[in-house]
Amino acid sequence: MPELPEVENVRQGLERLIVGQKIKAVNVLWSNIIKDPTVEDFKQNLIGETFLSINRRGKFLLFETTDYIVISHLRMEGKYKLESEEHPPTKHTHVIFSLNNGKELRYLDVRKFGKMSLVEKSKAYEHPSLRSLGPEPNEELTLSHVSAFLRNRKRSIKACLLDQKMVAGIGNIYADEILFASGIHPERQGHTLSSTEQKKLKEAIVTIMKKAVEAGGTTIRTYANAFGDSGSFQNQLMVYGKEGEPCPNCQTAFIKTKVAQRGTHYCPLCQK
DNA sequence: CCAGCAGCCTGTGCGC
DNA sequence: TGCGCACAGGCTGCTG
Repeated sequence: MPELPEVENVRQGLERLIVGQKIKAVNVLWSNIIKDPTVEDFKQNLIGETFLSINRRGKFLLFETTDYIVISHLRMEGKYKLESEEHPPTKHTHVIFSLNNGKELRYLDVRKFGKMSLVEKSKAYEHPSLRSLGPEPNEELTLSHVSAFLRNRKRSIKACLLDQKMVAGIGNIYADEILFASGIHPERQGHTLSSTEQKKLKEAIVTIMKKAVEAGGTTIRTYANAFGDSGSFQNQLMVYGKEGEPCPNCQTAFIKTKVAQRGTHYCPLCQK
């Protein structure tokens, strides 16, 4: 589920559910989820800490506790659920934070791709995961940043959009939607965009990401009752997953190919 | 520095 | 029904 709009949706839910709760115990059932420090330090340092706020940077969730920040990335299929401690965890549950109120904040991840790091509060933004992230796709994103990034950039514009250094939070679905809205072919080399196209692209990034957040994100494969999996932006998708369907502008069938090693949907006529 | 690709994992859907 | 393969909303680390 996780591109920025989905992560933001999860963040809002978690904020309501766990802020103010104290951590009684931490259980790690799949240690590769914990990137740093060691699993033992991760657990020990968090016991006794209280969740103060839940923030987000790009696709990363930032759980602020009394002294630390848990940096959490859901990757492809990570999810958080708040469940009662009596409710037995499934085989896809990998990290469990037991809370004072008898509930457990559980991290589930079928593919086990997700990662968590624990850092001291003052050092959070120096962490390698966050250090080189580009601007958020809102007013922070300026045209001069976009054009500086694209300058001399030989890779495809699709690869550029997926690069979190250009803009933080765009993933495969929104990259395709943004390029369709901008009328730009996904295989165009970054440096070939005219200033008009750069402007169009920047506007599309900001509007589409904003709309997707407002819609609560996109739910594609419907995993049963996954926490925060309630978005409706899938109803507003124009190209993603629409291969073979007619483009609403020109009636040409949408094409699906592979660009930057990712499934890529576009209109061969409208996107130049 | 950049681009391409394997690796990390499991599940699903398709063709045979 | 079973098998093998391709594919899936992401990132990191290695190679040339």
